[in-house]
Amino acid sequence: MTNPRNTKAKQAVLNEIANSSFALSQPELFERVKGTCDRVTVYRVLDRLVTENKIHKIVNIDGTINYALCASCDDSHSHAHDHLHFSCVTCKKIECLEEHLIQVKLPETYQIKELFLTISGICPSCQPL
Amino acid sequence: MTNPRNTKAKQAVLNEIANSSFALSQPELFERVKGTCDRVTVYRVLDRLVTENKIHKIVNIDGTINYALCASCDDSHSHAHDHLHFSCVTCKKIECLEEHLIQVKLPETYQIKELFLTISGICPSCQPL
DNA sequence: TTGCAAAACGCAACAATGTTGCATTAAAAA
DNA sequence: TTTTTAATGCAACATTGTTGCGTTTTGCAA
Ligand SMILES: [Mn+2]
Ligand SMILES: [Mn+2]
Ligand SMILES: [Zn+2]
Ligand SMILES: [Zn+2]
Repeated sequence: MTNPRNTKAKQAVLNEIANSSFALSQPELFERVKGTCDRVTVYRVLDRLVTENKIHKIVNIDGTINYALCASCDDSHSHAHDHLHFSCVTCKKIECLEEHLIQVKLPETYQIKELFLTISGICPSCQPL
Repeated sequence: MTNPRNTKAKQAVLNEIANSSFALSQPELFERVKGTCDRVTVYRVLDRLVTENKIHKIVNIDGTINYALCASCDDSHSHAHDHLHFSCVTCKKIECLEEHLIQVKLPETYQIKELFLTISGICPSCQPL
């Protein structure tokens, strides 16, 4: 990969991710950009955006992969994903809680690379009165 | 569902999970019990074992679902999964670290149900000397 | 031990999600 | 504008998971 190009498909997908308050899956994204590009292109665009540190993957508690903007890692020098995710059992939406960091201690025999913490529960919007 | 039955397929699958030091996926389990039962049966057995609190699901960082014994929740009265999982980037194995619990604080507007924490990195067995 | 109800199974068919190869198109540099 | 090649479309395939239905097997009771 030399110079990444700014294509219509890439713009459309990134735009949907940027304007969403929660993380979106490939099927959801394809539905939203339908007509703009092919199904396969969405997969390839997502891979590229992840490589370029524009977005990051979030695996939900059921195994579905969702994508969200990299908010705190626009500056390409520090790219850490030690924040927390919240997955609502009611509306099924998953969101980044960037302000909540995680700290874990393990024995020296483990070499830690990345943390994935997702909390399932009921989000503020879905709270019963 | 009234009385669960103890079938050959169920025994075989549970046996593989019990004797493994790391969590296994449906494809891995089917490979190991091949000849004993059908592919679909493995799915159904796994669902039943989860319902019966014999095993629990672990979603790996790539979205694949793995299954491990419920060690600390044999006693059916308390069934909490607030422990931590370690996923090795080298050998791809995922294991439960039952002794490491997680504590998180969130605003009152969030109602927490369950925690899913997976750490990716290099496990003790895969450490370069 | 035998008979019975239904839990569990096998198999085929289908659905969803993700991947690959290759000819064609289009972005951006020259 | 021309040229290079990154990116796309499309078809074909692979993997993972689901559903329906007729058949088998388990556990219980007679
Ligand atoms: Mn995030
Ligand atoms: Mn576990
Ligand atoms: Zn919600
Ligand atoms: Zn390892």
